[in-house]
Amino acid sequence: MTDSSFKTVDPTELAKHFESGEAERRWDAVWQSSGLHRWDETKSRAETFVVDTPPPTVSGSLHVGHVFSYTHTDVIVRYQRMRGKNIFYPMGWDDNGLPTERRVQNYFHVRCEPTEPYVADLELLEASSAQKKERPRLVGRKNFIELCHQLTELDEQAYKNLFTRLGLSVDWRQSYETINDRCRKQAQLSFLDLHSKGHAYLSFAPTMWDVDFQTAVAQAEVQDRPKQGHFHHIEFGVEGSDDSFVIATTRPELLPACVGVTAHPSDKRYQHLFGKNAVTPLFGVPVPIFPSELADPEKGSGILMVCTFGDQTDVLWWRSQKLALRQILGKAGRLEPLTFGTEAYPSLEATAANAAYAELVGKNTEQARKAIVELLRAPNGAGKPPLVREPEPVQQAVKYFEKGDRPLEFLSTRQWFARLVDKKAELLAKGNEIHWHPEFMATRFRDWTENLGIDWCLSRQRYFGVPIPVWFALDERGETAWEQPIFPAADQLPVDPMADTPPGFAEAQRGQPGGFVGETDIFDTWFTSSLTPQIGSHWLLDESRHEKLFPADIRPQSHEIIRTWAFYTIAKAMLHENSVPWHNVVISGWILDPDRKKMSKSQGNVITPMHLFDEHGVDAVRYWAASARLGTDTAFDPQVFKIGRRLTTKLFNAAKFVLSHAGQTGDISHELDRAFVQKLRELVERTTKAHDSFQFAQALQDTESFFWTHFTDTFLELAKPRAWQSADGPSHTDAERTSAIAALRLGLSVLLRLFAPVLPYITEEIWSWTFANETGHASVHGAPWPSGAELASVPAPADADSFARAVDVFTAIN
RNA sequence: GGGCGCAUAGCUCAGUUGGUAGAGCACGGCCCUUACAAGGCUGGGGUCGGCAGUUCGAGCCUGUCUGCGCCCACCA
Repeated sequence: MTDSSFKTVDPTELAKHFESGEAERRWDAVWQSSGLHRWDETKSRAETFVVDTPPPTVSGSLHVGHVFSYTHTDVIVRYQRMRGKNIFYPMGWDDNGLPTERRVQNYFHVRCEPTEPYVADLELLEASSAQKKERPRLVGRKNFIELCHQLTELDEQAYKNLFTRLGLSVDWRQSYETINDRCRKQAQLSFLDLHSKGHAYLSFAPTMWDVDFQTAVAQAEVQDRPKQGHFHHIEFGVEGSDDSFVIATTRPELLPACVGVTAHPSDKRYQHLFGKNAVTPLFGVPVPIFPSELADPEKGSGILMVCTFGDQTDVLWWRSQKLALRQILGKAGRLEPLTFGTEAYPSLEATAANAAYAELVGKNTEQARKAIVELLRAPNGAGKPPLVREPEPVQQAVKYFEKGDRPLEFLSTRQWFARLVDKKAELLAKGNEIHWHPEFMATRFRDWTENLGIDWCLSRQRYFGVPIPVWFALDERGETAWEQPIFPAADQLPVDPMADTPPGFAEAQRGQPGGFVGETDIFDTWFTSSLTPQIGSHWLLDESRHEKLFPADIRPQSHEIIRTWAFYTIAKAMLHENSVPWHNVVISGWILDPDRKKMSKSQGNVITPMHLFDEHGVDAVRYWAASARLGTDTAFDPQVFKIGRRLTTKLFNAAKFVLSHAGQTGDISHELDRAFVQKLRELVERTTKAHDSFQFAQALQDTESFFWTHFTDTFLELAKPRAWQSADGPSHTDAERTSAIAALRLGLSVLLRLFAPVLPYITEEIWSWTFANETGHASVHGAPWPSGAELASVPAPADADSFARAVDVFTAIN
């Protein structure tokens, strides 16, 4: 290092304290205009670090949990940028889901109805409460999407402001909304690709159905909830004999839907019944009795009725035994009208059966259950009630749609599926190619994939979302030819089959014999979300860009959506290109409130972050977030903000001190200074290693501890007398002085850069005082990450322990 | 019913390949020492959830139990 004069800062010119709010706004503006965060599309994939940013749901406001996890990503990104990587860090807005749909409905008091024609200049304002008493206005899908854009634009701006203030080094030019034309086009292209490869198929089959939302749901959206149910012991007859037996069921209202009876093949109590027909009470319907390994002799009475459909096992039995289909529940979850004594509903006593059913028809399952229990209490022909004893309480786990309030039903409906169950081994192999952080999170993916039982149901009977791009031909009688889907050309996308005309047809042929009908269903929102890496890379739209951005380097996300978002994204990348979507998954934990409950909007315990920024400063809040290891749930603790705040203050003061002394610097020749640099080099090596494995919390802790213990509390005090050369102190040579000043500056420069990913504002502020000019790197965030090589130019100390020894002496004196 | 994770000072958490328990906050004491009182120095405080095992030696490895959290499971 050659002698040179450095610009210095006069401490009297600096503010007494670091004004974080003012500095944050100032640097935000600088960063945006400088283009520091921009992806350079001319650079190769190898030079680039690609982030598959989670697009937040746009439906109100962000909370402190977002701040937490998005900070993690930004810390990783800022480190990679300093390592010289070309960063691709986009932001998406997820405005394609149920939350947005609900919000638009309420705000404008509208409902989406795909059959409604498009109104070119529809203008709607926020609905008044008076309007809300009227029926909602029906608007077409295209209008609904426009309203969605209109409403979410405000939210998106607010989100962007918050994320900018948080210091996320996002390239805002790479923003997208999941409902925009390009994303809808890509989702539809994805479907066409899946279909052409044989992965997507149409099926008329029992599917999990939510009776309130009136849509099919996928396995991944289903959760079990404990529920207090009752075992109802009901006596069945046996056709052609006086024999009888008692089944136990929690769903007596499905008795009219009974299509069979089963017990375990080795169950001696019931073996004599196999092959005979049971006769249902009340309805007198003969149904086959068959053995099944799936029946548990220990459960209930060991023999049970099979209904279409009480649960997933019923579906299995119905398929394997080729039983009749008696689907008494309608899509709204109410018992449909039907007549006993017909081919579909045979009965030995049709009159009585119809009389009993008249008590149930039109009721929902809860109501029907009560009603049928009353019917079952009445004595039958033999003078005793079919309900042999009072219902017994039983704890059961019942399947619910995760957003639903009533149990799911299995209904046979027409749905689109993606074939996944036959690809478990390949999916597991892809999961193993990906590095999960923390590693144990891979288990979640493996368990889910291994236990996958149903293909991915892609279709939803909702109105708002990305339409499935299919039409069907109508034959001469006007019947839909389901086996003849008509697909749009790729350049026609995005299409809405309810509004757009298929190739080779005229709009006038819609619904006409010999014409066509449009698919009414839309995609599962995960169908679009599972394409975020491809949305970022413009897959199928710009192949050279795709090659530079796919697969991504990291997918940041939370653990509860491994089975959905991570799983589907892995599945899509595999089905489309036999690739992994990214090389690393980084899982942030949850923020827990002081009661250690997960902070979430639905719990109503969220804390909005903006006032935290004002109160503690953004760097302090980021410090709190970055202190948590990946995958670890973290308590919301304002105490930690204070510690972060103190760190920024200390940095400010220490820097003011180091940089405020004018003078020459020279070679770092003094033994103590060399010993300090040696310690610094070890720190750099450790923190670099930590960051390379996404252990930013460890790097931060290490740096922070070094900063307080070795830098401010000791080295700075030890170097001070030499650097200062006060009039009444001991005299030092120039070499001793310049060595001290050089070492102090080097230490500050290195520590600033080590802190920069976590504390972008204070480090940038200090960097700008002199280092920006000195180094030619205008921003600390564009400066190179400190390396061993950089510090190796300073010779090692003669005695490896001299720093520790000096510290001992220093401490003893004080 | 299965799987995963967590359990260390009053609080929030570190603890890398097994080698005499750590930090910050809080608490007590002493300092307004010329970067910093939004500081500095210093002190007290822990059978590392229980039990058993491997080992010369266990917070760390093995087994088991308890508590909490999460994920999953064919709901009769």
